[in-house]
Amino acid sequence: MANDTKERILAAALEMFSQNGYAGTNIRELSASLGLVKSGIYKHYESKEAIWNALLDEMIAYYADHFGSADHLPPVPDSLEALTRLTMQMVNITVHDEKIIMTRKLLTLEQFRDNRARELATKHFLTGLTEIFTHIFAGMMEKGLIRRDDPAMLAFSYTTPISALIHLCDREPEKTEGATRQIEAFSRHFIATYGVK
Amino acid sequence: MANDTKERILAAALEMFSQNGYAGTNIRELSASLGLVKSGIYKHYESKEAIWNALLDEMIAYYADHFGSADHLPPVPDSLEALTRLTMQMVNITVHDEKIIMTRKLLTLEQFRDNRARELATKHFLTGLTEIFTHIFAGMMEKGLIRRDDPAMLAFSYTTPISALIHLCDREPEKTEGATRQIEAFSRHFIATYGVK
DNA sequence: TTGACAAGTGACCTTTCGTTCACTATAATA
DNA sequence: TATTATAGTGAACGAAAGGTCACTTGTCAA
Repeated sequence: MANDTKERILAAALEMFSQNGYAGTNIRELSASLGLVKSGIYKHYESKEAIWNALLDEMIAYYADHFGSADHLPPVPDSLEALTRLTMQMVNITVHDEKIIMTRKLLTLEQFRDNRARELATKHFLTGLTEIFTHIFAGMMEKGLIRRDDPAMLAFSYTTPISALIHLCDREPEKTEGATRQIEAFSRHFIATYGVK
Repeated sequence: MANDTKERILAAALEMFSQNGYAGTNIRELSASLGLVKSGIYKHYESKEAIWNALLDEMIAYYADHFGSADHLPPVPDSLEALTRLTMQMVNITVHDEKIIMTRKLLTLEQFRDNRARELATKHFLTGLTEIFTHIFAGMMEKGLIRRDDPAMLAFSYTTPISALIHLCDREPEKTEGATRQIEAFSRHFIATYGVK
């Protein structure tokens, strides 16, 4: 029996949980947004908490698939300009893709309540990006594009300001364009500081 | 009639709202934590939302009082080492003071729901610190302690990584000590980059 | 064609929520 | 001392929450 309701429920749950939080979301509205009555939900998930857990399972699996292994590391840029290009490409995806935005918001809202959300939040907001750019900066140092320094420290110094502006976009979406420009300016300033001329 | 119940309610509300969010907090528990029965609350505030608004009023006023004007800017450090000292002093307060921690958590949880929380979150997490350190770096450039550069950009580059680690402390308090050390290491690395030897 | 089953409905249940209200105890005021 | 306002109690209320269940419908396999 061809049916995608189970996944549509998760999509709707992501939307509502990321907007109103877990406690602020009720099953009636969630069902209604899918065009069904609330008891219908329980044919697919046994409880509100089960929906939450399934959603987190999916998010954790997605993260592991896309950022979890060294296979998915982006290629090391071969010029300073290419570093900014790569950065802006990643940033533009992350601040405009609705699903990614909702994922961040959800992790923001539930990080203090749920341990798995807490862990994933730290990866999403801090360690994940830092690891990727540690690899990138190490590679660029090898190539002589960036001054020899601690690549992890540079990655941390590079990604956390960008992360701060991404959070600003989540909070005040009307500032997205300005924040994006500021990220680019920051990237160029960073390169001016650490890049080898 | 000497009574501080009204303020004790706000203190308890800060505690519960910052832990469970507005929607996840109920008046029964809130009252119980103060040793009174839930109807007693309504002698002091007319509704749950009124408590929320009063709490936000207080937070906004507190912020304006303590960080709102140029009067409260810290003195410009007169050595590179003093910059790290000042930084660590500010950080140690902010990651150990329970009330400040709860304020950040509350803003984190309610930034998408309430417009005033949204604005205050941006100040707390981004623009506030950046402004303070723009002033500091401008002053240190004047004194020849830091290489001439855009002070606002340096302030942004300096404060947002620190902010990211403060958020980590809020999320995973057991990492507070490690994060503090990392902030100090970052501060010294920053100085090694931008400081004038 | 029929039987089985998955998907969806609508009425209903229990619990919990925020809120109200009549009442009591207390302590300052006239 | 009598009065009055304040702080707090406990029972009750309606609304909304999460969840159950008997039932209908539509689809596929035998």
